[in-house]
Amino acid sequence: MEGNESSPEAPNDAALVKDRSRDRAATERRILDAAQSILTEQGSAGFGVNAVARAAGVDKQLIYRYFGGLDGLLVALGERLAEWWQNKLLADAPATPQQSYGDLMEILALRLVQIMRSEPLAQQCALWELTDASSPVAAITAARARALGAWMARARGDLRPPKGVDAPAINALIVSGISYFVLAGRTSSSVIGLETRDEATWARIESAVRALVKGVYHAP
Amino acid sequence: MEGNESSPEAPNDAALVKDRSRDRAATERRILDAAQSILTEQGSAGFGVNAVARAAGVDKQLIYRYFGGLDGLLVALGERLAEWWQNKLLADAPATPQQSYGDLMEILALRLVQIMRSEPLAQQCALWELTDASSPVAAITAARARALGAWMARARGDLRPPKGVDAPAINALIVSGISYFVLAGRTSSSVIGLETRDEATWARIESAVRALVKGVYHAP
DNA sequence: TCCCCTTATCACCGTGTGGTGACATGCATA
DNA sequence: TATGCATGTCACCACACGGTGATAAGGGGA
Repeated sequence: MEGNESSPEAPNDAALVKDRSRDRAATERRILDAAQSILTEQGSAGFGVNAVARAAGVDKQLIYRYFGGLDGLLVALGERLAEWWQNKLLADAPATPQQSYGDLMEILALRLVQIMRSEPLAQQCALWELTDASSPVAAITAARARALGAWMARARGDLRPPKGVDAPAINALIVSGISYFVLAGRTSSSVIGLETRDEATWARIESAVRALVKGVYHAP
Repeated sequence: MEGNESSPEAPNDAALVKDRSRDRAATERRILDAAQSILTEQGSAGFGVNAVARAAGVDKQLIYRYFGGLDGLLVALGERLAEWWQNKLLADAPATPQQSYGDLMEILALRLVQIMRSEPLAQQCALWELTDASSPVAAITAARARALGAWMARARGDLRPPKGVDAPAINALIVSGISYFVLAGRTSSSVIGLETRDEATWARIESAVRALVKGVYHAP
């Protein structure tokens, strides 16, 4: 899987390669990389000290020394993921300011569909929010929520939803709907009667998102 | 937790109580009960041969003998859960036929909110759909999907959605949104900025569901 | 009565896990 | 050069898991 070692030394003699790099910062980075990679590829199940250490090519003792165990590693990973979300969301600027709140929400919702579909890490974060309530994980989901909120707030500018419309609740439901549908599509090929493998289904979903947003925000 | 034993024998002498009841059907029922109970209370994590056997007060060997291992147990549990969904959904008759497709979907959606909120087992089934792709679990989620579809179909009668509206996709998104929000509320007290512990939030969610349904189905 | 089949229990194996203590080794400083 | 500390490595523990083979105990039919 990993294949290339960090340095091209020839360990033919075996048992002679030790103290790999003696660079704590680099080692911590390797551990975090491995943790993120495992989370991305295998999800929260299979996430453990042994697995991370193995993937990082590092003794698990270092995880305890440098992060204070799994919980500490999760906290550190949380900060890293918060940053990741920032880059994913804020960087993706809404650019052209929209005409109305409804137009904007339509664009953001469709953008969210794209992100959720294309980013396994985003999917895993959403899943974690549902499955795990432990505080380190909670910190991660909180970071995600903050990034998401900042993204929407920044895009919104001074646009305001129509009077009498509970935008936060409605947006929460729309975001939830997109998240669930994407997540369900990962495992089952058929979700509530729709074929998630079929690209046409996703076109229908995008249209449905548009219809929902238009329906609530472009009310007569 | 369970408290009452199946028979009120007094095991004061210990090590003398053996061959508890010698009733295969009852034992199988106890195992299935325990499996369902564990699933309900602890979720798919912690679901294993040892845990089920322990909860059932039965040797795990019997799980292998009677169900052929965990997979077989899951299959049997799937049939039981399918039946459970039938009772939950079909029994809850929509009773009074509705005026329009939109009215009906509004009622069904709100009903789904109630069911999802009040039934831990329903929550776990939805979660399983997201986390596990193994075939026995897939069978369970398929059973759920079938029950849900039958429920909607039966309630629908001969009502039809307005022309030009992709009802399946829209309904899938709404069901997804409700599911995700309820699931997220189980673990985090704050979901996308809404306080799930606060009953007022749920009133807002119900209003939002109504607004969404009305928006798409009661188009001008 | 004896026998056999079903039901239930126990003891055990290999493996993986989270977690810890003791040891080796390199680098910088005194 | 010699000491101390940070970094990396190894061996080990207790435990829980999934899974299996052998063995006891009741019950019904001959």
